[in-house]
Order: sequence, then structure tokens, then C-alpha cells
Amino acid sequence: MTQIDGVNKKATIYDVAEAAGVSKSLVSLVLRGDSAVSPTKREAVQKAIKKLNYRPSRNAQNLASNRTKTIGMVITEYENLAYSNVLIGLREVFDKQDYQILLTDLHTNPNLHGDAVDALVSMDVEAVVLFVEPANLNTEGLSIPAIVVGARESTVKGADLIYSNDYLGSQIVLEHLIKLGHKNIAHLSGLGGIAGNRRKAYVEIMQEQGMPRMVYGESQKTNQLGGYLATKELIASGKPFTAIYAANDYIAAGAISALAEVGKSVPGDVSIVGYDNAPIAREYAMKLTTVDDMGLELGRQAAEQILKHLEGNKSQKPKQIVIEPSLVIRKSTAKKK
Amino acid sequence: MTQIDGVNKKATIYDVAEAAGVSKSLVSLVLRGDSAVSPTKREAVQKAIKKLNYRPSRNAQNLASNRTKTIGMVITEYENLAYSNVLIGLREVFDKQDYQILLTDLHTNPNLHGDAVDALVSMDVEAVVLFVEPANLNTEGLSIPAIVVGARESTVKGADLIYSNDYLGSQIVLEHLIKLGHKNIAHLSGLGGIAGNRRKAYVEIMQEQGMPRMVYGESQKTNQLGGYLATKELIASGKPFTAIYAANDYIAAGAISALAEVGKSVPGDVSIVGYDNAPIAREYAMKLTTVDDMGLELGRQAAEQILKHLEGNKSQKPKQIVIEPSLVIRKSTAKKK
DNA sequence: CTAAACTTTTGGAGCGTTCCATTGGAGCGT
DNA sequence: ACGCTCCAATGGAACGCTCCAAAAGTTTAG
Repeated sequence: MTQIDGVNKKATIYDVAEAAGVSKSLVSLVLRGDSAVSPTKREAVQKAIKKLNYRPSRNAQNLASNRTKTIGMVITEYENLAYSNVLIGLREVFDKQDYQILLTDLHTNPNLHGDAVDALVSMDVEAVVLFVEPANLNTEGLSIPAIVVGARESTVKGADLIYSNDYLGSQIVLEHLIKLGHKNIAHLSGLGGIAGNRRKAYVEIMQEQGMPRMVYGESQKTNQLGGYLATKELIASGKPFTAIYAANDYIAAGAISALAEVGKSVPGDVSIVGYDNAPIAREYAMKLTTVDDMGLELGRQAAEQILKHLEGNKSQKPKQIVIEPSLVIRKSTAKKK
Repeated sequence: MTQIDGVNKKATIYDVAEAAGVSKSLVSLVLRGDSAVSPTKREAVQKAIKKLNYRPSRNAQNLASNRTKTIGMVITEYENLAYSNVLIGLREVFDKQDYQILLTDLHTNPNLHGDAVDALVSMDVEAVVLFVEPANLNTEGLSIPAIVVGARESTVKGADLIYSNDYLGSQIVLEHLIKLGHKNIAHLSGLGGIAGNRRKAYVEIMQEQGMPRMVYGESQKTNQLGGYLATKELIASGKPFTAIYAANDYIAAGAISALAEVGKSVPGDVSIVGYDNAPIAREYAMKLTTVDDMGLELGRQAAEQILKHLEGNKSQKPKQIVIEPSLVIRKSTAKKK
């Protein structure tokens, strides 16, 4: 940092070079940990870096090296933490390879043009992980690998798909509830393809079992409010039910509160199962039985897949990887009384 | 995107220029919405952009223009959503000014050098918002404006401080509980300066009131598990209590579940108040009475402050802004029986 | 019809790095 | 003392943009 007219200006590689009495190239070598630098000069450079509080410009580095070692991840919104295990899984793999992960939600400046993917591509990420329903994202002619996590279908041509087996998920939920003696099991659904898959499975399985089908909230958002409103509808319908299968954990949380409002307790009066094993489900106060969508594993696999694309032969065929979900039994389900 | 040897390469401004039959400078003008471009050429350029799926390189733009129009925000971890209102407040202001916000947690690649602030500065953000206890962040000689939000003290020399009045917060919590008839009010605290301030206020006020002081969890992390463990301690102590003031909402959530384990209900047996009005407190299933730390307002003020730094005279004196918190009464508190 | 005054478009330098080809020494054997 | 090899260090081009000064084109007025 040099002082010019009382204003701090960021130090550049040239400032460091001058301070250390070497060339900019030598500084660059030290920066990148090249072993062919003499200890004396290395030390001098490091001292200069510290003294000037020099931090290399990523923009310049990226531009010059044509590598950013950065992977972009798009999520719907930060508040819906369903992505958190996926992120952990991604980082587990990418940390080892010195890749950075750039997380961004769908929020975009209304004045500006592009969407989240545009922003990421503009920043030269080397690949994108999409943990959103990718329908309205501009992925046209994307020139970097894209991995869609969670959704079974994708508009991203050539993208790999990694998702958890929703049919199986619905199956183990319903098996669990049926084993507990429940016959009147309602389903809380929501907008979007993922909720749709879970709903389809519910309908099929209930039909096979010859049990009544009750689906609510199909046109709601898949969040707490949606779950709350759907449950209100369910209650208003007057149909008998002793268990609820919610398409995700946030919907389940909404359901619990709607039930509480009419004096129904969980699992005393109604058993509830969610889906995703989001942090909210783990909460000490909630203890929600849920389907673990194996987010961690989804993240790991996504990372491995990306690495294959980046390092391996460029022209891999798009792959689909299906992960088996598993049931996490907590406190929100109980035997039918 | 041009095809070379079967590999997609990103289009550059030159590719667009060639396709549109103009110079790169003209493309640049169109990109930046310059009004001095003839409609014909503008259209031609836009068509070429679309056709080539061109997305300008932020790295090159940033480097050339010496502006990034980007503000960095550091949070502790994504799962602790206490930051979410602050982010909304920031975006409210910055969207209008076409600034982008880059969010990052404290996670850093263990192999790599710098911390979150280093990473942000390397990306040439124009200012940083720190919503963490900044103690172990390298803010030495930072040459861009830094705003510390939430914490009352900071090691960032020259940083503005924007925080909510913790003393007042503790005061309104305790007033509320006392008015409900509670006398034995325990406090669940945690590590860090913010929890420390709330604790100090609790101790002072209880002393003034001549009521028993019970502080637990001082050495715990300020999250759910910390709250859970602290509550276990409190229960094990055998001391009588009918209300709990938790230093934040996550601690409160942990407390609720610890109480549930020993058959105590909220607010039937124990009233609980949290702090921060994090999303978890709003949850339909939890309905936690809490202190709203006015995160939205903190975010707005932080943004305004940054804009003043960026646009105004460079040598502003560091400022401290204190926001008044307010109590949000939900369902976790009730009259003492 | 020409000069002046705009308006639109353009080439070139520069942003802070990386990377490559090259230089300049040191060390060695003869 | 000489040429060789080997290693450390360097200068310059390049990355994809922006921004400025200048060129080219268009309009207006006399």
C-alpha cells in the first residue's frame, strides 16, 4: 500500500518487486510457490509482501492464467438451507484440489441484465453446480461443465444430472407410516419438478395400497408458508387423516404450526415426515422424521463429476447419477393410536 | 462461442466485433449502454452477442476499469441465518446503485493462505461488510472501507461500527419477563463479544433488581448445540428457574429441546426469549419471543455508510451507529403460573 | 459549396498478472 | 582459461476488457 495524496492505493506486483529489489517475474514465482527460487530472494519477497500488505489481484491472475480455480454454485435462496449438505460435500472434494466455491442465490439486480448463471460465467468460473429448478436459468450454449443437482430433469443441454431417487424416497416414507398403522396419509406438495416427482410416487403407491389419496398445496411454494396454507386446506376439507407426508422439511415445519393452531400435536395426534434432512429438521426443537436426500453424497459426486470434466477428456457424455435416499426417524412420527 | 478442434471457447469482445462488423470499442460502448451509438449498430452488436452467446469477462472489465461495483460481505457460516436480514437491507440499497454483493463464509481452504477478507480484497471488492466477530480476521492495513456490523468492538482500525444496542435489548427482555411475573430468570450465554455484551447487561440489570443471577454456557459456541448443553447444565444445577433469556435464537432453540427432554414445556413451564429475530425464531413451529436486532436497518445503514465512503470524501472519520432493538412477542413467553 | 460543429466510430495504451523464451552466472571438467 | 551444463532471474507478450484522443462521417449555417 503506497501513500499518494493521502489516499491508500493497493500495492501491485511491481511495488513488491521494487521493495524486494527483484523483478516482477520473480515475485510471481514466489507467489505461486515455485521451487526454483533462492531462499534469500524468496524471503526478501515475502517480507516485502507483508510490509506492503500486498494481495495479488485475482482479476489479473485469472485473466493472465486463464484459470480461475473457481466453481460456481447456484441456489434458490440462502434461507432455504436444503443446499447446505451439498455444499459441504462439494467443499470436501474441492478443497483438496484448491478450488474455490462461489455461492450465489437467484437474486439479481432488477436493473441489470443477466441471471445468476450469467454472473458466474462472467466471473469465469470453470463449472457450475445448479441446485435449483433450472427451468428459468439461461444455460443456452454454456461452454463450461454444468451439473444439475437434485432435479431429475433439466433444460441444460449436456448437463450431468445427480439426484436422489424420489420414488424410493416416497416409498420408504409411506412404508414407515403404514408400518406405524396409519391409513389416512395426506401429502403436502408444491410447485416444481422435484415436488412433482414425490407427489407422483405418493399417488402411485397409495393407489397400489388401496389407500385414500389426499394431495394439498400443489400450487403453493415449497416453503413453510406453503406448507402452512396447504395444511389449512387439508384441515378445512374435513377429511380424516392421522399422518402427513410433506414434500420437504420446510413444508413439514409449516404443517406442524398449522396443526398446533387447531390444537393437534405431533406426533400425538398426527405423525409427520418431511424430506431432505435440511438443518431445520435436525433442530432440537423439531426432531422431524425425514428422508435424507444424501446431500453430502450428492455434493461429493457432483464434485467428482466436475473434476472429471475439467481434467479428463472434454467430450464426456452427459451422465445421470442416482443416489439412494434413506429414512431418518426422529420424533415426529409415532404409532397410530 | 467459437468451435475450434471440437472444443468450445468463450467468445471475446473481438469475436462479437467481427460478427457485427464493428470495432471492439463500439461493442464496449453497447455493453455499457452508451447512448451515442446508432440504433443500427447497436442492434447488430446485440444480435452478435446473442448469436455468439457472449458474456463479457468480469475479470477483464474489472481490471481495465478499476471498478468492480462489488461489495464483499463476510459471515460466520451459512447455516446461522442471523445475517439474512442484514443482507436484505444491504441489497435494498445497493441494487439501486448497481452494486453486486459477494457473500462468503469463514470457510477457507486449509491448504491456501489468506482468510475470507484476503479472498475478498483479492477480488477487488470496493468495500467489506463484516458480520462476524472480526477478531481473527486479517484486516491489517485494509485499503478499502470496512463496516463491522453487529459487534460493538472491532480490531479493524478505521472501520465503521454499526450495531444494535445490546444493553437496551437485554433490558427490554428482562422487563418483559419481569412484567410476566418471573423472578428466577436464567441467562444462556456463549463465546464472543456480542454474547458478552448481552451477558454484562443481564448481570447488571438483575443485580439492580435484586434478583438471582444465573449464567450458563459462557464457554459454549453460540449455536443450538451450545444452547442445548448450557440448558443441561442449568437443569443439572438444580436451581429453580421459570424463564430463560438466551443470547440468541439458536441458543434458545437448543434450550427448548433440552427442556423438552426433561418434560418441560414452553411457555407452560418455562418462558424463553431469544435474540436476533433470526428466521428460526419466526418459524411456525417455534414462535419464539425474541429481540429484533433490526438487521434490515443495520444492513441499510451499512450500505449508506459504504456509499458515503465510496462516493464522498475519502477521509471520513470512523463512525459508530447504534440501532435500537425492539421486542417481538410471540408464543414462547407466558405469565408465571 | 464550404467551413464549422456535431455525432458516431475507431485504434491504441493500459489495467496487474502469468508464462515463455532468454539471459546471465556459477560450477565443473579438461 | 575454455566451453558446457544447470540453475536462478528477467523482460516482454498476452489475457479481454475500458477509456481516451483522434478520425471519420453527418448536419447546419453562411
